[in-house]
Amino acid sequence: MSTKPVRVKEGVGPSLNRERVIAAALEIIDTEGLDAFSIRGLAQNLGVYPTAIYWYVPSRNAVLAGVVAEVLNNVTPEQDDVWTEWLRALFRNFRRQVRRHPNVAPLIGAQLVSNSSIDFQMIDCILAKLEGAGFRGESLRHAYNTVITTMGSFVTHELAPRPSETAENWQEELRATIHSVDPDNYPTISRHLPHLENRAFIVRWQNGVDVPLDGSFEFFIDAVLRGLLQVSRESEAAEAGRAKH
Amino acid sequence: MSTKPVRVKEGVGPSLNRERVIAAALEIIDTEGLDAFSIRGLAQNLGVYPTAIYWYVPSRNAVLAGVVAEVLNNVTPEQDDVWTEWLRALFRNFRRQVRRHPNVAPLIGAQLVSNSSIDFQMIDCILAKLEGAGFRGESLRHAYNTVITTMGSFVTHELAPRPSETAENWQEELRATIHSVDPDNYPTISRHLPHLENRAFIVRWQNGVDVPLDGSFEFFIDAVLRGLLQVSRESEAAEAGRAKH
DNA sequence: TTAGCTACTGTACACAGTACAATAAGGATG
DNA sequence: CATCCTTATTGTACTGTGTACAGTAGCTAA
Repeated sequence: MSTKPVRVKEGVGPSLNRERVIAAALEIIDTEGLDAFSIRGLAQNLGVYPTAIYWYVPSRNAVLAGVVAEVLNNVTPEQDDVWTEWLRALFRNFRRQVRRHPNVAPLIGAQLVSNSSIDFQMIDCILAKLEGAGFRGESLRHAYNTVITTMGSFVTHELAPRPSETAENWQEELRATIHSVDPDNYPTISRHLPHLENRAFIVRWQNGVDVPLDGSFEFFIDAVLRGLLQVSRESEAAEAGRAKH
Repeated sequence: MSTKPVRVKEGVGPSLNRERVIAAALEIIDTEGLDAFSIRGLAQNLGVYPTAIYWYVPSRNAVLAGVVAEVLNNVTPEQDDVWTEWLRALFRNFRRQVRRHPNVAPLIGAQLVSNSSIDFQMIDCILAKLEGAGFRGESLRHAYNTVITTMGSFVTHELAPRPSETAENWQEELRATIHSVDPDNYPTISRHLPHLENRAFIVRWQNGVDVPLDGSFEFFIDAVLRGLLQVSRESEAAEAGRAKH
């Protein structure tokens, strides 16, 4: 580098900050893909030496964790609905946010233990709703874990990345493999193949960016919510039964 | 390297093959973790130059895809149960297999589009069971996608990795963060914290290797299966209703 | 004036994936 | 029995990566 970008900005303060770093990282991931992300490339986009990044963020992983947190804010619904509908809105919000940044999807499953900036607001709301639905003690914990899993799972699968960047011939290969299913060995698949191909997990050659699975998503969260509702009603009935005696 | 291991084995054939490569990769990932996996380390474990790997497997990603396929074989239940119980067995088998190799968990979500060795056997069985349950057309596709998501989701979250290798101080930090929740801002969390801490997603500092979430897993798959059963019964009732007129 | 802090620049290192060339061994073919 | 082809590997080399560490310019406060 011949130019010396020392204190480039108009003298007011630092040219970098954590926000700008995370934002630039997200932009790279959005436009060039997750595999294309690197500290060096990020630094170049920011007009800065690579190691300057480390002044604000301790490691590459921390940058990615920050990106995930950025993508997943504002998913908690505000309206005070029935608990099932509130959860449905939560699931939809989560999916909407991830679909805006599909390339971060692979990170989400990996970060759900470790996210350092925990959204306590969201957790508290979920728990409050579930408590209002009648879940107590162990059941509350199980229901909560069910909600978190449901929230994160579908869209992670839906947007799971195609394996390579030079994916053109690979897509064609996979498509050929799927179409060459033997009707004798796999009668059910081949019978339903026209309705399934490229719109069902595993049996597809594009991901949710090209082929959104809206219908299946709604079906999935509806199934979970029906299950939760049924369990909650049964435990209420059992409660009422005990109260009678 | 001073020794020349040319054609080391007793003259019968090649010293390497795809199976041995994948098996060695899985062993490294099991014992040293996913981050510690590299082509070079793999080659060293096999007593071979790194580029020899590429004779059998085209890329690093292909090795990982092979590992995932290896872990996920034999999950299709054999007994001919009621469809809901068959699916329950499927979900349990899948989780059991992944729990045997917890370090591959992060790969599973990412590979579920792209797995080149598709298990058509499993897919055919799932579709047959769902068809037997009365799902047809779009509903069949939605139910299938629901099953695949359910199968892969919980255990992926349960075994999501702690962020760093030197995780000792990090665990303590996260634990402290969780315990310092403000009861005024987040009353529901702090009220239930004793029942939740380290056993609920996000609000934990260890993952499913140290703290299995068996109960929540069973609750989750039960909720999904209840939902599916309810939907299937409703569509059957609608069918019967139409038949009457 | 100067000491110290902030926010970088600049260097360096170990390690990664993998393209590519060389080569040794065995089998097939003349 | 010499030659060539294929297989399976060794060996080299290149580019790119995360990040430790040392240096330094400018600002702030004493």
